[in-house]
Amino acid sequence: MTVADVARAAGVSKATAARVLGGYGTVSDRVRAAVLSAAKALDYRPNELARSMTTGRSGTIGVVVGDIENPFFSSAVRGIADVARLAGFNVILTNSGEEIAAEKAAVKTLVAKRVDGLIVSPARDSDIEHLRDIERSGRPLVLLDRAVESLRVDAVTADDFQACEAVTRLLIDEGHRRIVYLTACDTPGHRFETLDDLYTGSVRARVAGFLKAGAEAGIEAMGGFVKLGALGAERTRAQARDLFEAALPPTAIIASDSLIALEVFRLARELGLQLPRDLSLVCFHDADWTSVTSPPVTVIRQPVYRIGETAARLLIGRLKGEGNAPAHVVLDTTLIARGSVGPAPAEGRSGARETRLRHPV
Amino acid sequence: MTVADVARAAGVSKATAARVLGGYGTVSDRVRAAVLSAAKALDYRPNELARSMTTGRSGTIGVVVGDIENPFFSSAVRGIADVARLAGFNVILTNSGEEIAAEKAAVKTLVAKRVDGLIVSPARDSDIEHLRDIERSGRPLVLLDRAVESLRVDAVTADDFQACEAVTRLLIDEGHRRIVYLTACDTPGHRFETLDDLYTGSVRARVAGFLKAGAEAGIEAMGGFVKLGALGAERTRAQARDLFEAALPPTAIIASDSLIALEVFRLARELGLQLPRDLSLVCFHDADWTSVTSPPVTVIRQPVYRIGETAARLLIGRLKGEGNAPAHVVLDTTLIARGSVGPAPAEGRSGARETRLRHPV
DNA sequence: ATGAAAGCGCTAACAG
DNA sequence: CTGTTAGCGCTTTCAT
Repeated sequence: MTVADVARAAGVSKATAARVLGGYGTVSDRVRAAVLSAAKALDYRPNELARSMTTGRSGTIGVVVGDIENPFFSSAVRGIADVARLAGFNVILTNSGEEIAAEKAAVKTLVAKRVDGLIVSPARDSDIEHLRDIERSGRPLVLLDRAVESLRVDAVTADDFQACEAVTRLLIDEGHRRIVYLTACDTPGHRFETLDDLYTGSVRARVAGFLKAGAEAGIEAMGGFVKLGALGAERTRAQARDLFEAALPPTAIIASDSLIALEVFRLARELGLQLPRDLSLVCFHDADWTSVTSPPVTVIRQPVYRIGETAARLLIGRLKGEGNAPAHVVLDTTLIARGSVGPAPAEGRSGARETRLRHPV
Repeated sequence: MTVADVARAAGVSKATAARVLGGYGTVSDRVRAAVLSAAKALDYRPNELARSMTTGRSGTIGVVVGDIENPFFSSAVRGIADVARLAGFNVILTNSGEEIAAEKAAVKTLVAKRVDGLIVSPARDSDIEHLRDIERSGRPLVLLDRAVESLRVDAVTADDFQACEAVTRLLIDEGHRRIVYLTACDTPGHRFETLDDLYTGSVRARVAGFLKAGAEAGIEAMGGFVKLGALGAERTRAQARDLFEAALPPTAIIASDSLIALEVFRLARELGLQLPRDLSLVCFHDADWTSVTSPPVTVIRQPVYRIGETAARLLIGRLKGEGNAPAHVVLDTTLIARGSVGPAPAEGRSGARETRLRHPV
């Protein structure tokens, strides 16, 4: 059933029927009623595709996240979805799996589908031609959780630098000297050399804070404690195992997300390590489970739902024609001290530690 | 840049350019090369909207889930998204928040956007006219996790009846007599009367199993132990508190999802209840955190990623023209015994229990 | 306030 | 193999 059918049934022109059905222009009440009842009788359903074709607007925003299964993104997406719905927009969600090729493909089809704007958490900020393409296509883009300095677009992130600097300092104050920052981010050589190797903005900011706190405390070679490649449970577990089995294992670990923290927690327990006696653990993202473990896990709470909300609001603002300069919104984090952080174990107990490691419970 | 522009630049007709750009029909290699290079030079980008308009296919499947933030759905959505991507489909994801009005609106816009097919987890199977509308629109529909008997469409669920019957029996065998099934599902009167009051298929199946196991063990008034309305952390907590503070508190709780189990676990701990000594807990869905608590939580593992995968596969099969009769695929569950289930406490210790409750740690 | 006609960018016959 | 011609269903001037 098309506008033409309804028009015919109502005895008016196609244009008039379209005005009623599309809710634009002006129509007399009598005609409106006639068209509406004809539409109902014929079970008319508008074709948004045709509408979008002519108007150029689709009422849809495209979202590309790294991993829908990561509660961090679930929560952010929920924030986006809620704001979008209230503003009358739909959301096309795509998952890049943190793979740049998938991200590029997703952006391409989203633009081809003529979404009105995009929200993307870029998998790597070294490879952003496809993001520039979005700009070129004239659509607004908002970066989610990961800023890319070389892109003049809106971005919403947490204050990663400050958060990580503060938590690192906290650990240092507790006497820790071997503090590991463990992230899914990776480099070609699988080891951390310089900040520029880190290809996601959030992690780079955090590691910068991590290094700064270390430097200020006079800890040498802090960079050697940045561990990479903890992507997926398997690899995270392998990384954690390497850490625990090292000659000088870390006394504290900062997990870059809750999935990593979960694996670290799990393995630590399997190996019989007691938190926080043998190991202090801090987790970026206040995932729900972190409050029910024993001990509960100290976390850096990021306002992740609000990050999503804000990104969506910014995007929709632009869609409605707000022409402000691109803004990088930085939201504050909160350190929630729970119990997985304690003083560093005295050196010399490492012998006993070794024993425990060899006879896991 | 449109096909016409490219055609002009390449010195061919619009149709020929379209054939190259759209990848259909036959073109000579020489012409193809010319068109392609013209397209590249002009930075041509196809308009999927226009394409969909004429072909009637959008290459998109619409998904409506109850709550993206629920790890159950995140995982299922991931399964859907992965299969869809491999088959060259996009996914428009919408969140109903378990509200029927939002679900209806979502379905309407999805159909208006001419998605090729839909995957829906219906919020309530008493209200399904909008789902019938999908059928009427000629698009295939697959039900996710919640079957609706009166709808002749594909559905993919776990074997909820069997799973819940088995776990209830297990608890009964452990000596439990006051076993609560706690769900987000609700009725107008907020109390369970009959199976027909339960408006989601999965919960109804589970409660049926629950009742059957109870009846077989000769437990009276098993229906009185079905507790409703645990939707969201707040209300779940309130429900759990009521349960714990009752004159005869349950000795075992079956949580209908991991969000509910989390709140129950949290509150039980706050009240100083020891699992499984004072309370046995079983959770539907093997959420990641259930394995790291103390004790870890016994769960019914549903193959949730596969539920999503299977739903997507079924849908795409229909899209490719497979015309089998509608199938209800039922996937097996696994009981993962972890440690939160133990023998029922001996009656008479309830006095001590009361004391503990009044002086929570 | 209403109608006629053009056109969005593409695909799909149909010729040649 | 290539070009011509019609639309898809809607919105949008421009008249009336």
